[in-house]
Amino acid sequence: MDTKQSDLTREKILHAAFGEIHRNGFQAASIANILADTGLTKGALYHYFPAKHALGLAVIDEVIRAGLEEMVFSPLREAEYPVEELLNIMQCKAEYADEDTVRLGCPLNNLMQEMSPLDDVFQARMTLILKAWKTAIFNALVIGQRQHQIRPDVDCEAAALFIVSAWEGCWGVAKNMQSVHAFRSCITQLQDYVLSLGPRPGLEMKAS
Amino acid sequence: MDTKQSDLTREKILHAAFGEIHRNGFQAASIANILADTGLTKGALYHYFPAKHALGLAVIDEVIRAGLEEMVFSPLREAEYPVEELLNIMQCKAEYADEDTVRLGCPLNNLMQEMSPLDDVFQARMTLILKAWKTAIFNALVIGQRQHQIRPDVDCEAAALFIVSAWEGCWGVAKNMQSVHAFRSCITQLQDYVLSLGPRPGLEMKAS
DNA sequence: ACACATCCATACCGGTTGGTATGATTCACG
DNA sequence: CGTGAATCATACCAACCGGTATGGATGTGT
Repeated sequence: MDTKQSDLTREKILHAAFGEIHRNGFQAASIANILADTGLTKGALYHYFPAKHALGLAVIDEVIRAGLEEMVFSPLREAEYPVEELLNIMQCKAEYADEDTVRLGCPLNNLMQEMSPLDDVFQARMTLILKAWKTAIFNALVIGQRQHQIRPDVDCEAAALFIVSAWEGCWGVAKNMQSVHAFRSCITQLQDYVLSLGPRPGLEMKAS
Repeated sequence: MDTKQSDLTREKILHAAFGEIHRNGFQAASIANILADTGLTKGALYHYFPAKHALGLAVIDEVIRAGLEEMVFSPLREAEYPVEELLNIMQCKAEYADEDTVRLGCPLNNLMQEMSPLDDVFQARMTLILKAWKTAIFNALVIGQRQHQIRPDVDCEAAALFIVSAWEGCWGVAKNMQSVHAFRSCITQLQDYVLSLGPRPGLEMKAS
């Protein structure tokens, strides 16, 4: 009960910090706003986090990374036909995206663009996530090759990195244009790109 | 001589502001730093720009937009074979990119990710650039269709937007990974995507 | 040569920022 | 029951921010 209570307030701070950072970016994220959202005060926050910097890192690791792990990496790892799962994940994101989602953009992408040239620790931490992402897609593509859904001559390494890039890019332009339509259009094109890695144009994908 | 001198200091402020914003983002861009770079003082800056906000807009219009116009839009508009020109522009950017270029990322993309959800005027101004960009590529693709370099069934509207998205996405991940190699790899994949819009896989592109 | 506008430097201001020092309250444990 | 550690609130601070008011210097038109 004791540790539960303390962990709960820590989580509350973490969650509010994530929201503030998602809305305003890390540098513009106001400690005061985070505390106002939680109803707590500075004493609480600086009890759990030594500085704003550490709070940011905790958000990256325990919110962003964890969320991505659950929503993308894990499903890709455990899927029987991971290429289809990849397309499926894109489809889900495209369908469930609403005005606010698009307006705020991808939390990881936002932080990367803002912080990577300014702070090496942030940069390293986020690059780790990026590489995990790329690896997850890479594995999916390689398995896809074994299942004859991806052509053998495809450079899965480069393709995986490009898919991550394009994925973040789709978020980026949709965010600026504030258009869910643009987002879905872009995701569809990205799906088409993945399909273009398959054998002879326009055939279905079912397994061996 | 008079107007020349005043315009010169205005340009100097504009250039320094662009640099500061490119490095730190708009919100974190310090007026003091901009002035330190130019050797001027606040009196000068606030003589030419009523507020930081207006300075930011001027940077977007007179530096970013103008630069893009000269380096991308105009060449695409005037090229005889615009699809090849598009591939060529990508190639140039990939080859000339160095550590610093990649580290700081695309100025427009940086600003979009930071400011579009925070300021409607910024957002509108940048969306205009984005649409001009998309239109430039769209026209290139349509002409490419007429020249049998792009398949007739390709949705040029969607493809153009996707190319812009992926382009910015390549900048984004390369920026975070701080890797010119990753950037070039992504651009190559993007070029392959454009080529995949052409007739029957892997054939050359020369005209009719 | 006088008046006036342009151009820019200096000094200053209110507000916000992240961070800290201190103290009150509560809880775990002997 | 009491003692020390964990948990959080309050008050405060120096630094920095964008912005303004004022004034001096320079040139320009008449």
